[in-house]
Amino acid sequence: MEKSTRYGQIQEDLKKKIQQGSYEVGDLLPSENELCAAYHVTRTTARKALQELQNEGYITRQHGKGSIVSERRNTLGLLTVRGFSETVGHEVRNVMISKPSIHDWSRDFSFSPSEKEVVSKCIHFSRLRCVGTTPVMLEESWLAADCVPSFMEQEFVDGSFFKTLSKRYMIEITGSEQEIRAVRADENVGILLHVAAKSPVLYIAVRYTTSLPGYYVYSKLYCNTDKYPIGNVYSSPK
Amino acid sequence: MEKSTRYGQIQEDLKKKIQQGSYEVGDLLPSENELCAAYHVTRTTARKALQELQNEGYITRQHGKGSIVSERRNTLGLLTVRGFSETVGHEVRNVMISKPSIHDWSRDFSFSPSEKEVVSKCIHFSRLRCVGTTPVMLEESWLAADCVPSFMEQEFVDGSFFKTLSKRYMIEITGSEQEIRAVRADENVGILLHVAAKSPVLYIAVRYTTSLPGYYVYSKLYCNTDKYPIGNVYSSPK
DNA sequence: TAGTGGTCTAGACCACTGG
DNA sequence: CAGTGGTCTAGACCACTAG
Repeated sequence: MEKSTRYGQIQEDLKKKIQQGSYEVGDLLPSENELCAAYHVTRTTARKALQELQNEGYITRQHGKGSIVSERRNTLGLLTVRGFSETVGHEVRNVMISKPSIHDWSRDFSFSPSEKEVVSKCIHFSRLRCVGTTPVMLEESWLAADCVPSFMEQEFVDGSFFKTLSKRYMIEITGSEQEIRAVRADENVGILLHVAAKSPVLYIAVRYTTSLPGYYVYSKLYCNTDKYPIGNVYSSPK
Repeated sequence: MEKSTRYGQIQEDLKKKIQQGSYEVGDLLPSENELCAAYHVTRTTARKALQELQNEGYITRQHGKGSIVSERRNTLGLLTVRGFSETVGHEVRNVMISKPSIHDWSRDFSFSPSEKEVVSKCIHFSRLRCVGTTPVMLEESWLAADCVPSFMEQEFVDGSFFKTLSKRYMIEITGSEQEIRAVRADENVGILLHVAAKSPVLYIAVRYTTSLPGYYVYSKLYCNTDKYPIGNVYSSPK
């Protein structure tokens, strides 16, 4: 199963070492320059290998630090969900279901808030995303209150939450992790999404990473996939 | 919303033109060299812009041809499902439920077979993927029979379908498109996945593109996400 | 401050596509 | 065949991280 490209060989080498346990979760892989020396390639090639490993979810990379071996969650396969706003070709409307309000972190969630976050209260809000007049997605979001002062006193910038984080608080979304399940709609979700209670809906738990270390945004998405499935067009060089 | 990088600006420029209809579905975007000249950048930079557009699903790229504007399906968001075999940290077993056999293309499917394919019969088989003793995924696959002679007379190479395509027929999987839904398990699926009939399961329709133009592999996946959700760890530079 | 990853230049050779 | 995207070299400057 030798890859025919140099970067492919480096990629497979590193992957094997991760799988065999030569690198533990949290460890740093060799830096780009070290890989250049070890494999006698230029940075472009070493870099490409690391980027592919990142795309496959084996590592995350951090500017100024290095390539960090990722935790492998209890999940099947790998996939990527991008922002709802990246969807094109649809008329999307957002309806605020419950305005931002302060709560405690009472969480039955796939991801645990970090130590930094639990000392703060959290802000919660939920929105309904509609294509035309059809509700397609209910999104609940949580974030720690301490990094976003007077969040609740102001409207969102252009109605966009992410744009608000960026423009008003200089917080950028840098990535995400998610878990997807098929679940039964509870009564509330069913009413909002216009489906019968207990019918199947797609559930996505997301943790967005931000430009602030240790600061995350959490979301739960419930999707009615009858009319609009979650989908993509993607092709990856193998 | 100006991007601070050159490739980001080019990327946004092209995206806007696609969204505004300056390029129709199927059109070719400017080639890498043309972008180099137009924006006074090197190929590395022009290339990066096109690669990001590809990752976002706006275009597909074809060696020797160019960057082709993608059809925007009736889907929400964008996501990527990678091969089941890329999952790590699990003991995966595959059980052949129905061995490869010849059929007509009778299709109630998200993707239509291409003209090349309908003139041929198709091969169908289905497999159950288990983690330990827990069935987690039922996979049905279809492919045109004419490109894989004596497919049914031989066992899979290492038990792997993709490896068989690669080693025996020199056909490589180059990418995929998919649609995800939450549906009710029918009786058969329920029995195989050890869930009650009509309980929610994740349904994924996949079309794999191959190194043979116009030749695809189609799959339907049914996943029991109770114990093992579909998930990932991903971070994209924004 | 030294080392890291992020971006970018200016070339090169190759395999693939289409006319 | 000319043009395309895929890979790769050998440099450069920058912003970020951590000691």
